[in-house]
Amino acid sequence: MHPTAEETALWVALNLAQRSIYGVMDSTLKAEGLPPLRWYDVLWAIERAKDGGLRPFEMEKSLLFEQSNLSRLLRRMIGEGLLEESVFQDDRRGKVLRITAKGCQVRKQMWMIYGPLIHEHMYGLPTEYEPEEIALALNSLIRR
Amino acid sequence: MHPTAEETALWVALNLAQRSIYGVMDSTLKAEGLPPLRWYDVLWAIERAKDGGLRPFEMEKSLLFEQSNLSRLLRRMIGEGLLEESVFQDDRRGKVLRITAKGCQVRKQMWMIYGPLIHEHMYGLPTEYEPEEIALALNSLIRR
DNA sequence: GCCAGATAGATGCATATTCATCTAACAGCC
DNA sequence: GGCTGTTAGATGAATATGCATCTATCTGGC
Repeated sequence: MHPTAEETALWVALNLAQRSIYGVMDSTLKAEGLPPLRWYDVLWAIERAKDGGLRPFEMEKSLLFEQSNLSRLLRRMIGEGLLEESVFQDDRRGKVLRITAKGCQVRKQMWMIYGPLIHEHMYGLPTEYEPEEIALALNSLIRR
Repeated sequence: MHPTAEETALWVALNLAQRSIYGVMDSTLKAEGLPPLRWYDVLWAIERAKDGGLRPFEMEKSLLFEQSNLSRLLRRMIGEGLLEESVFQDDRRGKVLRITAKGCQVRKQMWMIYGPLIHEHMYGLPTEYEPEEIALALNSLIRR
């Protein structure tokens, strides 16, 4: 069944909003000499996992990474000294990732830029909408 | 100024929704042996422009393409016989793009898949929200 | 134990993307 | 006309991505 004009407009708006804002944020970070936005997702996911560490395949799902893509990104990040990996002893195919002190520091530096950018781009909704509601609405679209 | 939890949640939801839905759509098209989603944007923009044609730099802005990226994408699409280009006579640096019969046909084939996917993914909002409102809210975020 | 899947992650190769730079054409000024 | 700066688009080289395939390990059935 074909979409209504309103559904199509929503899809177009969703794409334009995400793409344009993401683009601005990513280039601002780059201009500050910091790593791309996607690195932040990884650092933050692993930092929140604390000492338990995090396994690549878990991140793959929650952050929507292509497997091979994540595999290589992690290698780069380990190479930069932001992460460290160890063998997961209960299943020796697996790896466990932990963030290093340098990784924490870089994440904080990124947040100094990234945080304000989120506020800047997310605050100006028309007064009749709460960010929370729009987030709920968007999340309701994720599932099928 | 740092973001509130709600602003951050909105930004995360915006990314997850766009990325996950886009991913599903793009791979469905591929599975049907059709070109990627981004080709649709180009075909549709040019088809709507009719005989007047469209210039690359105009598309660059409205569809948020990287200049070099669009340049090469257009070359591929011309190579596939979906578009044709001619020199823009009023400014001979420029090009004018027009869609071919084959291009129209491919766009229609893509729409047979793409249209229903938009409906499928955009219809199930909680009843208190209209797609139109959410689109307005998202569009209001685009500007800064 | 042994075999047939399944799963975690790595990798080769083709393709796409980015960045910086280049060329050609234009526009304004003297 | 000649010069300077700007803009449209192309391109080389480095990097990233996607896809298919590979290896190693695990799991379950027998």
